[in-house]
Amino acid sequence: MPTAEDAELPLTAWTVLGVLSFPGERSGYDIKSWADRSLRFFYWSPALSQVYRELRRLEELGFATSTLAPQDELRNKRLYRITDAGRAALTRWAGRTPDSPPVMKHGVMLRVWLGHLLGPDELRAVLTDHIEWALGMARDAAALEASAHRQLLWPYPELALRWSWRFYESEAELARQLLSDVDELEAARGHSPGGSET
Amino acid sequence: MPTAEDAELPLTAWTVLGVLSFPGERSGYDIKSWADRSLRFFYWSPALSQVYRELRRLEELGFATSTLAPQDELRNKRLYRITDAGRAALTRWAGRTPDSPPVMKHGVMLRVWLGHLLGPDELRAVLTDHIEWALGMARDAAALEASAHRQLLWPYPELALRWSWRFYESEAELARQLLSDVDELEAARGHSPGGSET
DNA sequence: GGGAGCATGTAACGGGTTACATGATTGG
DNA sequence: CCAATCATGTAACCCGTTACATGCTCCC
Repeated sequence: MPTAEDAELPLTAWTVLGVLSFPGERSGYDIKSWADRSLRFFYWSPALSQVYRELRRLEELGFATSTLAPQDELRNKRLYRITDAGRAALTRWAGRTPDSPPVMKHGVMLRVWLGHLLGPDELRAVLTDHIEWALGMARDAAALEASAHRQLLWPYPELALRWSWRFYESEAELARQLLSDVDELEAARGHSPGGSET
Repeated sequence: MPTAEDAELPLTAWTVLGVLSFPGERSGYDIKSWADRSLRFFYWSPALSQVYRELRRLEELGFATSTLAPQDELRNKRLYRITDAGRAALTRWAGRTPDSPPVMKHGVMLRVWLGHLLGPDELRAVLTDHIEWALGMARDAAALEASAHRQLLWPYPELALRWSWRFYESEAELARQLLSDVDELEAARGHSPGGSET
């Protein structure tokens, strides 16, 4: 029997359990859809196979239970729900200040950092693409927040979405500032120092 | 013989090769120190054992060469340097727009999203801790940029550091906004709508 | 008829971590 | 004398992904 009482679990496990903490029963597939729809803005969405694995583990730990819901003769759908022990453990986890900081792997900044290898135009292209992407994410998050708001759904997930669109807008703004830093650098480097306009 | 010509490599491999793209020779230990010092602001710093593994792979691919520098009878130090092929591959990689977006695993936002489990004070504590942390990161990045600037070191890494402190300041600002969103939510929820002060 | 969505699961693999093992040098 | 830093590397393990396997229903 696996150890109960405050196991050390990867963030993904808490994420899956977190989805289950909202009222109702869900299949693994449902959970993955949820994550893809709204969680992905601030948490890397795990692969479906990983979701299934975490669900099995949560059940072993007694943090969730599942029931088999036969829909046809052949098909089975396993529906999970959180247990009291699961909710208690999740609540304790959520109340703890994160032990590890947000994980970042920023491919764009890695490229900027390697700017000495690129021509200024290539670097600018990477940055403008990134701005496009960030603005698209901001729009998606804003649209989702708006629809959540209209439906008066869960208030905290809505706050998280509001944070998300602000985050991606600010990501775009930071990239714009970087772009102008790059321009300045190139200007200072190209012709003798003294030019002040773009 | 491993496949040359534009291998698909994890970001970490390009990161390690990236460190080698700056003039000079370096040991695995050196590379890890570099990453911990400055790269960590925008790229999750890999474990030392992983750095060594990537170095071996880069050498197999012909992207780096190493020489053994005996310092004493017993101790050996392996110094790596980038090859022309490695520089060419890295340059091609850097010029490509990232295929995958920045990876984010934001434990704090996960907790906000689960706000229904927490009392408002616990949630606020998580957020204020996060603000502290972000401001600390901003300070560290700014200090590093200042020292890099004084020494007139590499301009692009300096730009990356400038981006970094702006990023962490903006992370703090976003958390402050969230904090006031939480206050508003609690106010609307606690006593009948109409109260406006804290 | 075919593709998209619903639904679950296994197998193989790779990425990455921690713990372990070893040992020298430098500075408080 | 002890801790920190320099220095390299192995082994065990876990996290997580992709590819594979299967099959239904709904809609175009």
